[in-house]
Amino acid sequence: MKPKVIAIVGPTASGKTGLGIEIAKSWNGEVICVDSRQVYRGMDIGTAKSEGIWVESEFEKGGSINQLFGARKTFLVDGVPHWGIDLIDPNEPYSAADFKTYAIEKIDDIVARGRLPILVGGTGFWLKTIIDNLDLTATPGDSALRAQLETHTLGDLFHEYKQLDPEGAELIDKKNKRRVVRALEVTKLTGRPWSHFQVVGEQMYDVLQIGLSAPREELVGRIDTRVEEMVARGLVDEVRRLKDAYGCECEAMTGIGYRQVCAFLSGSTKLSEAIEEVKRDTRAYAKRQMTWFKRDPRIVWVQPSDSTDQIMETFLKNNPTP
RNA sequence: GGCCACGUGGCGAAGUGGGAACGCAGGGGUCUGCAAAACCUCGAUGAGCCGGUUCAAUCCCGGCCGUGGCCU
Repeated sequence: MKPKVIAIVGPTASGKTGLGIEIAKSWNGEVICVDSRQVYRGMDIGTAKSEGIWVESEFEKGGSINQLFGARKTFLVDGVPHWGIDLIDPNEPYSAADFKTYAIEKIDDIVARGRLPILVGGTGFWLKTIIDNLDLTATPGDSALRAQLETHTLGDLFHEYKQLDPEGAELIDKKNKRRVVRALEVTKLTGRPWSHFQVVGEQMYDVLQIGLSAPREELVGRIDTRVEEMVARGLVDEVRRLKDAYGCECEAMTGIGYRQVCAFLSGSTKLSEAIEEVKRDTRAYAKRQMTWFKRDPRIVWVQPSDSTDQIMETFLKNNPTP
């Protein structure tokens, strides 16, 4: 029997974090944040990371499993353990595959301790690697090869790729250079066409997905409020600190909030404009997230105004064996 | 009151006598190692209003309305 796992998904600012904590409390759970930006240390305000405290892990003394994964500390938010946060520094590379490995270990660890893993996050692709057990670990990236490929034009790259993997050439987003480069990279590195890797693995967990959405107007209001709060809590100082330490060029700094404030700090925009841009880009991001989640029929949708009890009721109705 | 300029999709903004660039916002979408990323796609049958010239006007002419500026 597969372990039960709950996943709370939805657009940014829909209230996933709060719901995750509530469910964790009543269901003896622990939260794993599935968020491609909260993995960075020092990026707290701009990623809307929950406020909590690091404590010596209460699990350490008992389980060797924690020593194995180096989990010496636990991040507690309102008493609920949170994982998936502060995994790397902003200048370190990290991928969906890295996170999948981490998350699986973490889920198994939580299950082994008899608790319920609750995946909370808006990074749909990362969630998908876990829920659908995508096999991308077999083909690590090769930055040198990638850099070399990127010097060619999209047209040339696609042409070459089509020769090597005609099947994949039909599937791929042929106008997206990043995708074509990766497909070519996989194909060249493994000697196996990229298209052959496009399979959904066997499900590892019995995942119950709760989608949290809100009417557009409401979501826009929540986003605006949240951005204002970030500024009030010191977003500019946070970005300044990161800029001094890592510059504005690294991947981590391309995130919403960071890139716009970087522009302000380097003098190319006014703060008020930067803030408006953060709001605007967050709206666009939320829309993309909805596009992603909408097409997964397994998600049970609820509203932020629904009570946890109502949500769990909906939930149990759809999943008779919690 | 007189003179001048302008009046193009939600906003900004080009251009042309032959049937309206582009940017932003907005909508829709893609997604198997950068995913808060990257990428694709859709919006004015209509150019303040009314006449006129012309085979043909958003673009030329006149009037009106509106906006801004200048002048007395």
